[in-house]
Amino acid sequence: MAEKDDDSIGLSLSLSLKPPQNLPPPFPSNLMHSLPLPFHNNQHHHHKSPLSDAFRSISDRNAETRSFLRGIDVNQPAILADGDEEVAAVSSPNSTVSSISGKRSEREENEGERASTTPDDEGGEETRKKMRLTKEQAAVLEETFKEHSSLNPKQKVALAKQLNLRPRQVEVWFQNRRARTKLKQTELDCDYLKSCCENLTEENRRLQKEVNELRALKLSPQFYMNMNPPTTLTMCPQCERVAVSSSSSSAVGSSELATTGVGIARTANQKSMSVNPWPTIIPHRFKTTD
DNA sequence: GCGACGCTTTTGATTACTTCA
DNA sequence: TTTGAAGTAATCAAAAGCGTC
Repeated sequence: MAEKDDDSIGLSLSLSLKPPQNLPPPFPSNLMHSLPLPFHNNQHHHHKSPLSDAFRSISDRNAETRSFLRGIDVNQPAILADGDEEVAAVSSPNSTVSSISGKRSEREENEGERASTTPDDEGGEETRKKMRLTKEQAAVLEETFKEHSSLNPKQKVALAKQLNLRPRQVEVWFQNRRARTKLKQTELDCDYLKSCCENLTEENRRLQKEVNELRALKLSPQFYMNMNPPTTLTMCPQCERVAVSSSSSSAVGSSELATTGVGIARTANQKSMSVNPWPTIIPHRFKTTD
């Protein structure tokens, strides 16, 4: 039953092996991908793929971390049978036993701790005391999470063994981490969209104002005073685009603007929202001479 | 300075439900 | 269609952090 990962599943806790390839862009970039980096290289759940027959690589840093961890008394010294899943009754160094609620132990009994054989433990402490992971444990988990946001059973067991935790604890930690990462990303996305919305609202307000001014100007008699006859400023009543049909583009000041009618309807990928689409048209035409 | 106290935040754990092979 | 193993979402509650007295 207990599959022995004799090649000692080198938990690749190092980030140094592969230089991070797709560094997350500074900002929500992931509105499209929607999840942060770790999720990207995440193959679909159900890790049946042998791809991840445990993390392969052991880097210097990993070794370092490992020896480091060996030195630490991470929780109580759990004696782990090599192949068979451990599950020493784990408790944090500070807090007492992490006990388990009745239902939980029941469940573990039933499912046999999934990967584990010995549901062990805790001897039936009623009060559910929560253990907190040590900094070192948390650090290793974080490192691992950066590489793989979820673990296959082998990895889970190996990591648990390494950290002197129960596989279930590792599993739970990863679940929580995924959930909270996602939540955080959602918040970021939300903020980003909010600011986009504000910008667009502001832009819209400004453009509306400009349209109104143009309308007013168009009706004003002054408007026609210095106008070259061939030049006409027309506005489509439906789309409200302004177009100038003129032989002399200088009359408007921005021929490109006029002939393409890009004044109001601009493309979405235009760089800056705050670019004034009417750079010269009004000041140029209505320069007073007195 | 320091300890008690209350409130808030963080985080390990549980439960219910969904998805997929 | 059923089943079991994986996942997520929501929630609880212990531990830690922090400000105040």
